[in-house]
Amino acid sequence: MQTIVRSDAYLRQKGIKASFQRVSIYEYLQNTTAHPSAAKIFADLHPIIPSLSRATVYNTLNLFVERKIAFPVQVDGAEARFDLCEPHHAHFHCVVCQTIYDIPGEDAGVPEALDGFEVLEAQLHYKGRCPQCR
Amino acid sequence: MQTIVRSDAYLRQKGIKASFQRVSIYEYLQNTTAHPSAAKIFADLHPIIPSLSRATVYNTLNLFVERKIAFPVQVDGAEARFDLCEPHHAHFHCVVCQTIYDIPGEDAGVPEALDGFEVLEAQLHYKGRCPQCR
DNA sequence: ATTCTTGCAAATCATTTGCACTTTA
DNA sequence: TAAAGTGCAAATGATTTGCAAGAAT
Repeated sequence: MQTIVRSDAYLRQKGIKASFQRVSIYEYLQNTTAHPSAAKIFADLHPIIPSLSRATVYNTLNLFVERKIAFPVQVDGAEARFDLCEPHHAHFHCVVCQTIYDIPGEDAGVPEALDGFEVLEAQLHYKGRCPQCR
Repeated sequence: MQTIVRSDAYLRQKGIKASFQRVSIYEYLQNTTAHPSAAKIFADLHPIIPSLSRATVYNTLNLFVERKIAFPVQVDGAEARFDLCEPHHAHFHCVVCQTIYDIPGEDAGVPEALDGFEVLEAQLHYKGRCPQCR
């Protein structure tokens, strides 16, 4: 299957051994816009890969974050939710339905020199109610 | 003591009963720029108020957040850290020393209409290395 | 007196870890 | 086959909860 081969190659190119579990998690992230939590990823993938363990989901996500393949979106005191790294965009978190939207127009626009500070990342995070929940 | 009276009145005006614990935590937050975690607040206040319990620190912080007196700053997968609500400003999180700086110039600039979305809050969060840690 | 707050200990939830087993390159 | 990844279960850490006792109005 082409997709598998491609994800496979992509991970390998990032210096990551492309296990079935890792490829599955990577493709799961590719095919959703829901910014799923580790628990959600596990819940959805476990029926398909019955041997999958929570620890592997966490290990894999941590690895992806470390290698800049994915990054965590922190919402309040809740569990981390994950997004593939893509061109800078802001996030909108609906406090009613808990959906996290990508806001592609708004750019967190990384570093204007903050005089003395070395800026590695910038995140712009909105919170409010989405069109469905107003 | 004047300060006590003032914090007292401020909390009451926000509809909060001004217990000794709450006033202490409020003033602790007023007198620091360190964006302390609940654990840090407890560690620093416990020697002064030996009866203070962790639960009260958490209860109080949650109450402050609910009443918009304080808000949590989420850093990676770590514990929440707290800041008094003040005119919008960005945060800079040093990944080396874990200090969180207020960046008053940079404004998360709340809501330009996001077409259909009702924006209640906007946060701008930088990550990198601070002048001491570069 | 009634109502709200506190403190303690136990509970919960997300995440991590240790270790024996399995898979990948 | 060597090196790295996986799964399980137990451990950890942050935060919450239930409840009895204490303080404020």
